[in-house]
Amino acid sequence: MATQKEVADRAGVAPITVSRVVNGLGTVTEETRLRVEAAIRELRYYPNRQAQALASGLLRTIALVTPGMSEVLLSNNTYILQLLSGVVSQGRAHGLDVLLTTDFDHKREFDYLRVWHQRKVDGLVFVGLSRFSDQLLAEIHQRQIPCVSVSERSPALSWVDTDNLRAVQEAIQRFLDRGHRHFAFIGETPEEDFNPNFADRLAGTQEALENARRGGMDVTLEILPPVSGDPQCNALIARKYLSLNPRPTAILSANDVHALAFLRETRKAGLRCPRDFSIVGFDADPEGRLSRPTLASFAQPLVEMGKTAVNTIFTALATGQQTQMTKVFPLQFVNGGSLGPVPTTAGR
Amino acid sequence: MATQKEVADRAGVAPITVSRVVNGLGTVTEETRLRVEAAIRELRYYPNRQAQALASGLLRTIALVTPGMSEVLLSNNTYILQLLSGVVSQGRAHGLDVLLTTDFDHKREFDYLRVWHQRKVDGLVFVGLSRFSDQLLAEIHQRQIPCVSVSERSPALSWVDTDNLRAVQEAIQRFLDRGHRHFAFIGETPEEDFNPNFADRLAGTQEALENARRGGMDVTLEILPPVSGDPQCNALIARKYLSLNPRPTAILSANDVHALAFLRETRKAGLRCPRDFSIVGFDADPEGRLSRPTLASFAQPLVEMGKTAVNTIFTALATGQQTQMTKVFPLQFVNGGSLGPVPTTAGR
DNA sequence: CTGAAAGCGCTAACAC
DNA sequence: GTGTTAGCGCTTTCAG
Repeated sequence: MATQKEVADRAGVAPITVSRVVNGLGTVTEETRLRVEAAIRELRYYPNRQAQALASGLLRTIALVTPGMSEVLLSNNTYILQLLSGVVSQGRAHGLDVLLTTDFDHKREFDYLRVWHQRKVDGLVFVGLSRFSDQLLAEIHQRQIPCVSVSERSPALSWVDTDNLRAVQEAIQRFLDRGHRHFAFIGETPEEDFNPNFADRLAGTQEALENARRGGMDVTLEILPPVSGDPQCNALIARKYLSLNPRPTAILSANDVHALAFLRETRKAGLRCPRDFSIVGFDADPEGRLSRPTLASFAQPLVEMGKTAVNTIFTALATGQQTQMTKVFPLQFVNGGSLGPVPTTAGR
Repeated sequence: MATQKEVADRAGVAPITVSRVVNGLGTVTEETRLRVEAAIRELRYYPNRQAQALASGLLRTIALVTPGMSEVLLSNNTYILQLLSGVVSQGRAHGLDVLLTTDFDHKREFDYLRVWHQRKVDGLVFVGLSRFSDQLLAEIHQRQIPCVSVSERSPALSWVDTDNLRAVQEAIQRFLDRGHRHFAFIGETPEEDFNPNFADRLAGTQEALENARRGGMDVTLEILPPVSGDPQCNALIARKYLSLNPRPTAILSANDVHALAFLRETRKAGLRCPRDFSIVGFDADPEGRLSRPTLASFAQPLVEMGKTAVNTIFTALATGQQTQMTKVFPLQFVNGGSLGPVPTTAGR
């Protein structure tokens, strides 16, 4: 491992001159620069980032921190992968490497700031962190820790989020335009399992329908629990749906996985989509493009969100200024065969 | 940010004593240890890993290095996610953090060892690196860089891989038992796009059928290109398959994605599985569990492989000894409705 | 434009 | 059992 000093000796200069060449700072004669660069090449010298970091305070690494992601969840989660993709790619663009931190130990409280405290990273991107404790916020603020939250709008932090409310409004409008009046929402309620995206989508649904009601429409809304991995429960969902009166013909699912599961289970019960009901999901899961019918959904610009988060951290690092950045990304409607007109025999 | 010295002052000891308590090395009186631990808690002291690393040589970070993963690929790749899951979880178990390095810049050669050279990590897990250049191997060997290759069996490195050959043999046997004699393999040939897994699976198929032939069986094998994202090409695949004589009834797909695409395309052409043909894939993609028919496949123990890779690196780090570790993991057959008896009207 | 000295926070080796 | 000294490889500050 060649060191700065070895390069300096070979080039016949002082270590600090090598540092200047490497970092492009200060002033160096064209001639000495070339000599140093030659020595760097010959010795295959890489600056030692640890030493650099210790002296300068900047490590050029950021962390993607996602708590509560068990092994299983992580295994089948294109959400985190897409986000990661954006974070890693934009990180490289700025010369930042990405450390991935997840919480596999649910026994004790997850230490969201650990890698920062240990000086392993310069900044943090939080994902899937549903609520920031006051203590956490206080520490972030006090120590001026550069970080961005994804999906959770904390008034005290920089964040990126999607416009779930507007997307839900759009979905409801499309349903209403097609004659649907009886709605169902599939997803855990915030009380059961708090997920900021789900919560926004449910709240938006309730609000949009309330508006429709005020506009004189006779609409209804039922909340259905999501289909789980348990086959026994699944059969119950279809039965529960069939028992509703009036039976919802417009179904909004908190995500595509739930929607696809619902399609499967109701098909077993003899129902057909969109003949008997219409359904729209969220996340534009690639699976939904392959299902029959294809699943109408909303795509999240996760890669872009990851990039924006990294840019914010990079700027904070480069300028030393911490300014709050907040950005709401629109969700993009993806049409599919699962969205059709209200059945003429509605409520049969 | 509390430093070791501050903790030492508060506890009324020398910095090195704090170091001893933190690392559990050397000998410290119960009493002083308690005093130091109290000071650590009060000051919320975290050891600075950079400084630790600079002094001791160990950073407690490893990298998962995957070249040639474009943004798009990374976005929909449960393979890398499962592996990552195992690597991160086992890393945490050993107190190691994981840095994710991928190559987004195809213009210049990817520097697989960069993060090691920069002293950002202690060891490396290579994934999807199809061939190790002699230069790379020489450098790894010369500098004693702790690393493990996933899926690529390099004679000079530690590696973990799956037993593709045996899995293919098993699949062929299952086909033969059900009366199938005419085979097709779906996948890029090694010349088109080298992928060690695909290459092994194709080679194994050819070998197993050669054996069957020597045993007096009249078997045939065709190689079909995989269905791509392009709808036009896709239609061609079905036509190409239909034109084969004898038409293969036993299809082995290099992976499940290709298999599911083939199912879709042939269905459009009026073919039904397993009425008209049987198919077995690889990877046990969750999608295959939801398709109709469900897709018979082979599951890879990716999480386990990731953990084994980490264990190997950890051992090398802990002992300072580099011994070659090689481990072949069995693939687990996952049955599905897509594997049935040979059609009675075979070759109609 | 270049260099010398000091120090980032920690641990190795050796004393006491 | 505990402390002292030196140094990991780099950058900062200040001289020249």
